Amino acid sequence: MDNSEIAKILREIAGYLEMQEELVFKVKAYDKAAQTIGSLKEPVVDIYSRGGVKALTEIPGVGQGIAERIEELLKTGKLKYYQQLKKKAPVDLSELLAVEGLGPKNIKKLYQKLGITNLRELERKARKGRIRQLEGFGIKSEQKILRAIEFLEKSSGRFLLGSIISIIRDIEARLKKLRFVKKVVVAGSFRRRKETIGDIDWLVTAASEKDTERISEFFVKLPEVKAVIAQGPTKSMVRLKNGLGMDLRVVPEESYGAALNYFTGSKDHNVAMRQIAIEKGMKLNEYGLFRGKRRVAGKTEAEIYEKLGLRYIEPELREMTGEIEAARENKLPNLIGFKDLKGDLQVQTNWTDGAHSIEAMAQAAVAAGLEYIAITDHTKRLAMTGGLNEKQVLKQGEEIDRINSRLRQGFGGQAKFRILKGSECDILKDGSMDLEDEALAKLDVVGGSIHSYFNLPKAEQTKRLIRAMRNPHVDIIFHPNGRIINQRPAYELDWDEIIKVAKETGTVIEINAYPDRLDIWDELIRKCVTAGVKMAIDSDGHSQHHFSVLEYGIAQARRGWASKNDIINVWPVEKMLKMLKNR
DNA sequence: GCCGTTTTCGGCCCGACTGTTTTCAGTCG
Repeated sequence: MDNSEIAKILREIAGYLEMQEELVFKVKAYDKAAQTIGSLKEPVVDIYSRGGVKALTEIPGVGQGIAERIEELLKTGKLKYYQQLKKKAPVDLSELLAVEGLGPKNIKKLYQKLGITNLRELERKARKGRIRQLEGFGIKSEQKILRAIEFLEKSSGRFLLGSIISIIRDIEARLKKLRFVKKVVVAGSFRRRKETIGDIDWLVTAASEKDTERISEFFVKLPEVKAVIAQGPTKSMVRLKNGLGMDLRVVPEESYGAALNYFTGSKDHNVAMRQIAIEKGMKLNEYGLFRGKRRVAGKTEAEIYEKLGLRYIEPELREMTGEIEAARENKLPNLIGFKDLKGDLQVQTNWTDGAHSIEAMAQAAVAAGLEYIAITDHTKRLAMTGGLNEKQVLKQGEEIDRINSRLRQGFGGQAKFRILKGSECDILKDGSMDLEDEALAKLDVVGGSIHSYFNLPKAEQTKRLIRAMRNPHVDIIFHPNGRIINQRPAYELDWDEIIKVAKETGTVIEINAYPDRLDIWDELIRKCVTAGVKMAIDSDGHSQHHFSVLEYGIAQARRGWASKNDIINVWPVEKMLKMLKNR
């Protein structure tokens, strides 16, 4: 049982308890424990086997009670308490809670009055107009439910890159250890680093021909596998317990590059490649590039591109958005690399809704190889997070000064790492800022964020954001579109207008690296690159572990054709600050 | 149910929006 399964059950318990009008704080306790475990790096199984229940209680938000629940889960794979709760209201909570705007209370009502237990029934009853008849519901809420379901269905079946990357790397490590396996790689949309992944395409080469079946055998017997859909000597397909589908192909060494190219896609990119091959009197397939019967390339991707007269195209660019022409004309961008970031300009701490102190976040950032971070806690309008007012922001600044001077002493007077004073300041409905200008003026980095009124008409929303951009104290617009992948669509904005103003005001646009945000996304990044609008890649980290998400932001930047020159936090801190000042 | 301490129990982030109401429950962040 992995962390995400445990987290899911705890979250459902919280939901069931809330349906039963249990004490709010009990519900919150389960919810919090679910959240912590969901973002925990170390497997709970390992923690438990290391120190039993006592070790579990050291996880923040996990006390004696929940630790024992987890123990039961780990030992028996089941949890009586959970089953009893579920019996009282046998609804598919995870599924129904995923419907935006639907919470435990209404789910309970829908179950009791209409017998709705899952998404399908919810949709059917909504279409029949049954929900609007219920007390507390109306036509609008019925339509809202239908819209939410429609959105869910459109985005279902795909996994967030960030939610599966650890399991994939783990499996990769196990495959690589096998002595009868030579090369292991994940192709497909995973390699192109799409935001969401439909399934995983494994490509391996065998140490010798007689080993291919042993590889498939190992693959279908991975402990994560729930069902084997197909199994053969060169191709196998499985579905994992978490619903993720995985294909495995064992390919000959001499075809490795061709197969990698073929299975990495995108499909349109492949079609264009094959077209070029034909024009040059050759043929390209997953086994190689052929002239007649003679294989002229296939062992590596690089030689295939070369033989086709193209520069090598990075996987992130293979979306058929001009990369072939650029490769032919030697005009491909020099993409930002995965180790190029020097700073992180959006970091939350326990002054608001972050998990750790300023100093702890700084330490984690140092460990992640960064040279600076900006502390950007929420502001007062976001009351739920304990958002800071002007006075508190300034007080936090004094604290940052103290820590910085301690850090300098620690490094023998040399400031190797620096904490910047910042804010994630709410943009109010009219585009004014949640904090007074005098307070904002005292900060190094001000990010503006929209957290309310998502449904304004496009023109009004655009005007609102632009007003914030025109505030001379606002340096960056954080997660500009407000979307949550698979959950909530972006609000409506006129991006041509925004980019125009960003260019004029020098406002930086954020690429929020959080796996379910990735906001802005590839297409908009590309527009910013073209227009010369600068961007920042931020973790939006709420805990010490979150600096690892920067990787997804960098991948997104690469998908948007961004080079180092487009991203301000690849620069050393002084240069970056100077750029913000002089913009 | 967790946490921190005052070691036995009280406090635990809260303000705004939506859609339904006619004064508010549910949801969100």
